[in-house]
Amino acid sequence: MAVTLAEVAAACNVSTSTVSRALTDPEKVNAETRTRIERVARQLGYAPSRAGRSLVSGRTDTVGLVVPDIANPFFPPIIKSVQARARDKRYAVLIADTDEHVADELELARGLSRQVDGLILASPRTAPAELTRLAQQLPVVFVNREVEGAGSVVIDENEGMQEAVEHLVSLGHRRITYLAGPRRSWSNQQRRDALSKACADNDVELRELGPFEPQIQAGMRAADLLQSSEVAAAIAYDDLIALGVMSRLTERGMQVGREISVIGIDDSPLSTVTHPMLTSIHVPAAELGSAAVDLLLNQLHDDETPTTTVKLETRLVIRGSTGIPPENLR
Amino acid sequence: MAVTLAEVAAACNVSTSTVSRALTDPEKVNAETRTRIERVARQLGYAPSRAGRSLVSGRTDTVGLVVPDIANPFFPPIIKSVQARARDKRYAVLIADTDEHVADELELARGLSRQVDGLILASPRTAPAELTRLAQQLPVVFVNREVEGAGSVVIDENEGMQEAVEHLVSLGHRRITYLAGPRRSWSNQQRRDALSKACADNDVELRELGPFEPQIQAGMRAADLLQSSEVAAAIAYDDLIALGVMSRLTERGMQVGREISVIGIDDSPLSTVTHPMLTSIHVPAAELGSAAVDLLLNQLHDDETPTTTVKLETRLVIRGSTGIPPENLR
DNA sequence: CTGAAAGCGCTTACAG
DNA sequence: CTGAAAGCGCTTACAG
Repeated sequence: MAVTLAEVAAACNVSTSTVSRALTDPEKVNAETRTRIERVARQLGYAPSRAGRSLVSGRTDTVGLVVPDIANPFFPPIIKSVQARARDKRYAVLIADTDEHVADELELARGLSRQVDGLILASPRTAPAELTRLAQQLPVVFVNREVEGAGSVVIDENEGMQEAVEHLVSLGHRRITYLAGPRRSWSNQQRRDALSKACADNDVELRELGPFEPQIQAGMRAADLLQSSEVAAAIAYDDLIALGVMSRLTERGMQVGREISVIGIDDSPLSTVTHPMLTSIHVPAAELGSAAVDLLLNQLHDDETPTTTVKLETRLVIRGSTGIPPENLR
Repeated sequence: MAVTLAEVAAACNVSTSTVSRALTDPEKVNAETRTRIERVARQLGYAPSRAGRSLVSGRTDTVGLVVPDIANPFFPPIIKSVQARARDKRYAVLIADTDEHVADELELARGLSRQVDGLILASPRTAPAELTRLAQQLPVVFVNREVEGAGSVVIDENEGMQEAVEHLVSLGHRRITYLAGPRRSWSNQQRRDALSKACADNDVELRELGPFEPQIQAGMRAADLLQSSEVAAAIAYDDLIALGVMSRLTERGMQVGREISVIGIDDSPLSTVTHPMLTSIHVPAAELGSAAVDLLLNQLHDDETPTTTVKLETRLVIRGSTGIPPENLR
């Protein structure tokens, strides 16, 4: 077994109380004693038992993170920044992946809730009332979704959408198809609303196809639907769908960026792998994660439930997948 | 606070011992009492405190997983399968991402070691002696690396490499360039050796460029080096490098699959996003993860340190990025 | 089959 | 500034 407080105490000829204090609240201990204890503790390789500490403190120093799909490139940067920030603050991170199964989301969150001080749910799809109830049971912060009675960190897609529509309009497009994300996705609604507004402002006709799951395969399906329509510009719910569209269209001999323009959302690293590269609305994923941790830790330490919503800006990153539409489709 | 054993006991008019037994070792309790306790526990929403249980059992029911880079699409499937298998066995998973910083690897592993029963290290780059020492301190299973004195799950790249080289030879290639991975990477050595052997067997000339980090950007750098060489076939250390190569070559106007053939390793979902799609050596990522969990849990329960090495097969998946070389480069 | 008691490793009032 | 004692929530021999 590992070295215990008692062993350190014995080696120092002091009580466990003193060792405990020396290590957690150094002020309260005589400087000499403290140095001696610190030295011995180091020599023995002492590390406090999480279980012991947790039992008395009631805290776990761990936060839980629930994501829909680690394999979706949108989430790794968020996970990374959550971990980095949590680590800075001496918290461990327990991760659960729902594999896009909405039904498991709440169950996984509840499962984690026994072992963590607070929870971060990224892009949850569970019904709002359930989320509000969850947030009443323990500190929870939502990423990519606003929930009544809980803190959240969301994206303001308006700016990016406005830029995207203006960009297409400046190229000569007058019609845009939205390739919708999952029906019950909160951010799908946000994105659709933002796009809808931007189109109205710019006098652009908006159509819609979908819903599509945020996966490359679904994008390929979208491509075929898109090709049989009369629209030369598409904005997809996310990069994966956009990439699937591009891949499939290219395979079918179309020139993306010339015959058809495609815009994604997320600006994931993948946007630069394809040829042409994908024009995409940039989402500050890393900030999403660290802001969520900050919000959660505030809540843990202040012991109140702030319903703050942090909003992060988006902007368009123009690459090769958008261009002037063919004559007949202007 | 949450409901405790004592509260359940009080509500049932029995001792905490009995409640504890009823819930963990039902055989030992009178059937009627047990049912009553179970019902009350459920009504009260009782869930055992991990800390309390952990303190007496000495176990945490948690395993740690250290990966070099969650954002590398090779790892998410492994993480997912580790989580799924661990969850089946009632273990939680604590994840740490080293961000490709070799120096942090051991530190993160040691940090986790206080809070877990065992550790899985995926594609570690730390020196062998250190890894062996770590494995002496707690149960550890290595993925993608063989370590003396510890269990590991690795890939046998021979089969896939052999197929890859034969495939290129059958198309008419006589020269292949290996785009090497990180210098100290164990699997880079394995892959190079397998390729080297396959080339010798097939009388193919082997060249090498690199090392390259497993990232798309590095692949773009590789592309430029490759283009100025006289070789029409490249096998990359992984898909990311291969994708970077393709992206950059396409951008520079070359026809991948005709003027130059590119093969990746991992067969990640990205292989199908590009055009042409990437020919790649398939690695059974999901099995890598679940086999690692199985090995680790065996070790935890048997309390011995098996040095078993599980080897998983690879095979070539042919797509559009490989083809007949130009006349002058056969 | 059940209960009282000890103990896992720690922290924290309470005395001194 | 330091120590003895109680207690966090649980499990597990030990009696009965």
